[in-house]
Amino acid sequence: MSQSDTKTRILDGAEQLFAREGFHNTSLRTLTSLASVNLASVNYHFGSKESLLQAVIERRLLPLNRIREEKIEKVLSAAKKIASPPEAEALLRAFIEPTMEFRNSSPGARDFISLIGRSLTEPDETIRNCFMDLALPILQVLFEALHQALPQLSPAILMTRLQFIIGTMSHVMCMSSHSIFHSSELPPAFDHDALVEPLIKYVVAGLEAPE
Amino acid sequence: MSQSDTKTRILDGAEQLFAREGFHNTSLRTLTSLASVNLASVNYHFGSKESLLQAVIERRLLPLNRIREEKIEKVLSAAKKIASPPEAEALLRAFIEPTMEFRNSSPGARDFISLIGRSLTEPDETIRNCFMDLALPILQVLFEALHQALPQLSPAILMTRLQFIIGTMSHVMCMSSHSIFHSSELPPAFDHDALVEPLIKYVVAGLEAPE
DNA sequence: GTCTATAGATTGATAGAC
DNA sequence: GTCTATCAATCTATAGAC
Repeated sequence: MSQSDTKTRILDGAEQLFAREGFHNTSLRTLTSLASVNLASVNYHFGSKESLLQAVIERRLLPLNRIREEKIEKVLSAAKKIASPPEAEALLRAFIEPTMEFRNSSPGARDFISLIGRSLTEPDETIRNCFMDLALPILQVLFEALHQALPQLSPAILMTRLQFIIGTMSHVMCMSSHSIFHSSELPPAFDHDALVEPLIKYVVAGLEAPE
Repeated sequence: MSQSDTKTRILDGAEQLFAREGFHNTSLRTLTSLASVNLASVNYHFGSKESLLQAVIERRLLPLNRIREEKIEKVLSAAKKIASPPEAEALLRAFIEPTMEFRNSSPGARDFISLIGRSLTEPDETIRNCFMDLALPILQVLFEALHQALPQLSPAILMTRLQFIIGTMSHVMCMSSHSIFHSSELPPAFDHDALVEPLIKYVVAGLEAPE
């Protein structure tokens, strides 16, 4: 088996297990068994379990953030061309839509989205920072862009509401399979595709509420 | 040491550690050491680590849900008296405010709120259900009440938006200490008290957005 | 690069004295 | 009810043969 095969199989398996079972609840034995690689190969290729998590997140998040940033910049430059402020909805759409599209691109991507949605609330700071370090730049870009779109909002309240938006998103991203009301008598069916437009409508309304 | 003392010390310690370190990342040895009780007493009093988690959640969540339900019923009956539908904002306030007030009632309560905020995105279904089983009844009460307040919203979209609201809340509840932008140059200070009103304003606007 | 074997530490749970 | 002592299983990580 070639090196890249082994590395990829480890990354794929880790992505799945970290998302579905949690990082601390996933043992290297379970992982290497699922990935059909040798137990020792994880430490050989990645050095440690934590560095593996870092690699899992980097592999997908860097390309995703590149797409999100491109789309945001496109909205900004289009607005500049007609000398008007950008639309908040267009900016949030540029941020949210690629996430959900990416989620549907493969089963692994689905697990990945669930994993990073969960990383935000991770109590273990080391784990949380694995994700946050890579997410901060794009969030700052989004913050600046939204400030242009809604200059009437104070930076403090804009920041607060952006946090709410991230919270809403990360929750949706985690709910791969389990709706909150899954076991209740209420209408279940937590369909992510059908969720994108309602999600955008919800966060835009919350963001644009009068201060 | 009396039995109830030991039980309480275990519950307090577990609440703190499960919230701050995570359930799987908390060992019984760390817990019993922090609580200054014997290692064996956890299994003696609670049977297992998982049953302990269940007890930790029940101790606080049952009283909190009783308060939330009372406040919701009060809004409903006041509306009934004047023969008008209840206000969505009053209902969400009845749900959210007790949570945040409770959070400030003691350091343990603060950890607890962080713990249940996190439970929703817990990948381990057993753990997630420890919380969900106790949370479902009040969520159904809230759903029914919001349906009276906003009859123009279809049950499906109301349900979806209620999930968004829970997501926003649970994210706020988790952020005891760490703001998303904590390590950035942007204004930090994630003050929960100052967050209640912006949170209510945000979720009400999102909930009442035109369909 | 991949493997076996294992070190060395830690885990949840329990048996049995007091 | 509380303690010590310990079991049996698990864990991450590594050494060394191939």
